[in-house]
Amino acid sequence: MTTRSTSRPAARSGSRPTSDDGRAAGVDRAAGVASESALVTPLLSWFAAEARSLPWRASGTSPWAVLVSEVMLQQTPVNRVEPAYRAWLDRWPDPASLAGDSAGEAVRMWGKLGYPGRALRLHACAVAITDVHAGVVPSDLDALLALPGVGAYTARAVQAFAYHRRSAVVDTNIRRVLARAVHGSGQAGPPSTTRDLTAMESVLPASDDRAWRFCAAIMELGAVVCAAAKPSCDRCPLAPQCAWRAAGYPTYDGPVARGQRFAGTDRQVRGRLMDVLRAASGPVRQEALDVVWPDVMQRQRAQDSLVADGLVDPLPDGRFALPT
DNA sequence: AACGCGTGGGT
DNA sequence: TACCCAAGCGT
Repeated sequence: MTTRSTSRPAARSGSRPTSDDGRAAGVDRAAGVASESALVTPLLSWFAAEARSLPWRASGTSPWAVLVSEVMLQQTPVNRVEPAYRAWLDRWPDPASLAGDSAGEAVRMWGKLGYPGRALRLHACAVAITDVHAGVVPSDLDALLALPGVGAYTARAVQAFAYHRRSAVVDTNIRRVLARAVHGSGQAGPPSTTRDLTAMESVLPASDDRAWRFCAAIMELGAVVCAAAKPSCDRCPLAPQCAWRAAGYPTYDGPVARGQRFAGTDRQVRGRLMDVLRAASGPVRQEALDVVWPDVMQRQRAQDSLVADGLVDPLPDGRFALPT
């Protein structure tokens, strides 16, 4: 744990995060500098003691490995990502090695993580990083955002977790924790990148070191303590500061997001088609795809969309394969 | 802004 | 059973 670069005399105990005086965020009138949010120190202490030891958190994890983990974690649970992450990096330890293989191999290796388009984009990332960035994952925000499949969350996650830079990471966990602890609402409202970044920025510590750890810590809290359905407030390090708790845990009264169905959708059909292609060692015939879904029109629509997405290659001989 | 995009475990 | 959910992105 490094120290902050303020002029304030350091009052430290061991390697613990700086012990602040617990006042709410605001402006220190005497010094004229912004004070730190009261959430920070308890959260950093809790994270230092309680963080799960996930493979992408090991010291020495490369920026490329962090990027791989972040893309895999886009909408896929941690426990399913872990083995896939190890296998992927075992095979492609750097962008150049992945770029030297085919996109189809990336899709096959992706297996059943879901949303196979991510595999395609991660492969395209490897190509871009190899060709445009000399094999080095960029740390510049705009350069990261220009990479395929890298959006507002992933770009900042790479800055924070790969390069240990101060960056306002916002994911669904962080949105929920801020909604509760800061705004006293049971759940976050509809996502808005601008609003969400502003909210996170207002509690983000000033130094690179405390900032990136804070991002990791608040995300971890949302994942394991401040859970969406059943928060474990009895073991929450932010309970004393939590606005939601202080307000008596009011129930959410905002608009309810409409959950998306899955059974019977094109997505399900696409999943079955991709399953056939992943399992096959080479190109497959149309008949092998026909059997996955009885509705011919819907099956054809799903197949066409996979071709349009670049996930399936129609061959001149009429067969179909993963992309080259 | 709202929707399409996989998968499998939990309730 | 039929939902809900899990470190988003692209359009």
